[in-house]
Amino acid sequence: MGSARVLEVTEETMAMRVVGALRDDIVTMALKPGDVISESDIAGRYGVSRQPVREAFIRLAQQGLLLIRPKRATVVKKISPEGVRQSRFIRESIEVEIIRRLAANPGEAADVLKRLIDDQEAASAANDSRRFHTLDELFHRTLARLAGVEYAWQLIDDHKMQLDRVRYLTLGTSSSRVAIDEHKVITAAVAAGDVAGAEAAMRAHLARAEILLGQTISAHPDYFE
Amino acid sequence: MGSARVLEVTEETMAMRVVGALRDDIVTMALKPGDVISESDIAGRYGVSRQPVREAFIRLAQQGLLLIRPKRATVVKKISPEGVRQSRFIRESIEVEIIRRLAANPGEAADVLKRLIDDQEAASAANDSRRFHTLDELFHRTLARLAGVEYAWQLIDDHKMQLDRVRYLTLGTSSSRVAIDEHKVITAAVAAGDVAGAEAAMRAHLARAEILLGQTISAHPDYFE
DNA sequence: CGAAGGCATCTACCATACAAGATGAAAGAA
DNA sequence: TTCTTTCATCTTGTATGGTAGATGCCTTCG
Repeated sequence: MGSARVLEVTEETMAMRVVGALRDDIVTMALKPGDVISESDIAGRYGVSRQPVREAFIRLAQQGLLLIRPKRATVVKKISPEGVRQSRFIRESIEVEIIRRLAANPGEAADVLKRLIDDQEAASAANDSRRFHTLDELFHRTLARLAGVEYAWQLIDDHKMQLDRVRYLTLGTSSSRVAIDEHKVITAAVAAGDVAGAEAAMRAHLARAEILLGQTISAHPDYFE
Repeated sequence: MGSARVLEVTEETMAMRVVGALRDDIVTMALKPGDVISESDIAGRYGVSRQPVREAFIRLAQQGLLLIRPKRATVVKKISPEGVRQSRFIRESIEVEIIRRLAANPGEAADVLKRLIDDQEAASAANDSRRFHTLDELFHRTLARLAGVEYAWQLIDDHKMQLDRVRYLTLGTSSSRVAIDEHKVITAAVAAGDVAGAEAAMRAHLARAEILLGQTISAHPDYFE
């Protein structure tokens, strides 16, 4: 085990490391929306030259986390309420389609999902919200895998960073109890092959988060456009 | 007119120009899947240094058109049948959701769409397949705009490049006549507020292209994984 | 006192040089 | 002949210097 290399492990480059570090800083709000950063600044902070930092900026800009203003500055993008809305639209579109296909052709899906829900129960009982968040994400990613469209989840994942920043601002308000119950409803509908029911349950599940955005904007107006 | 600048027109940088040129070359198969390119090579071809080319490579790699193998080479990514399948899944998911919302709340959508179809008829009558392709794309983008999720279309657009390469290989087989009729059915369902009908029509419209993939792979096995 | 222009000082952009891994052909040994 | 090893020559990755444009302070002039 350990670092056993099999087949073309494109070993991590410095630029990739910087990408990961910056993305974490942005999603966890260590770098706040509106913060101005510069290549030299970050380069000095990580002890590398400007070149890999620049490349990291390009990657993050393409992911919508940074805004490069040529010859002016590079800033952490403020959260766009409209962008959040449409990211949710994209996510809902894809996840609804996933759950429909899954319910139409359940196979052994329900068994796998039930096991995941057991883990969620455990994490919730232990008040381990960090772990619950991971398991919640795993649940949705597993849905995609079971439907044979794991790649589609990667897409959601990319755009979910926008949503994650909002989620981070509302941390602590996550009611894992409700989420687990909704996961159960979804799973039951899939097991029963109830396409319409599964779709409705998934929409309800995703809709629950909608409410918080307005409050979050009020609480942190500077972070939004 | 001309180059009248209004409000923060981030003027085109050299790297961006290279991105556009390379993307066109790839989508139009001037650069074929599997072709090996190098930073120096492209740099010389465009009369710039390696730096902007390198940045263009990074952007295109992130869009799934190039594969950068560190210290080895950079190649034009072969078309992944599985990737095509999932890109279609993503597109269908989003477009179906768009058409549902649109049918549920038609407004003046139908009028706008009918005008676009008239243009398509004209292009088809003139056998201008280039223009028809543009109008076909405009039709779908307009659906997104009318549903208030134009940003979601940009997402489809990014992933559509994979599909566009396949489409380019099957050029000439496009039966604009059928496509226009399908557009009419979709529009009619939207106008009537027939959600289920609009969804079915959209699925049928998108499904029509599915058939060609197998033949295309057989015709150009080298271009696919 | 107020406004306009100069100018130091930022920024990202681009070019160039060097470093280090990967590759393949050629040379040499079995 | 066949396998091994070396090495010239590719590649991308990183570092650094110079350039042009944007910004804001500060001087200067009305």
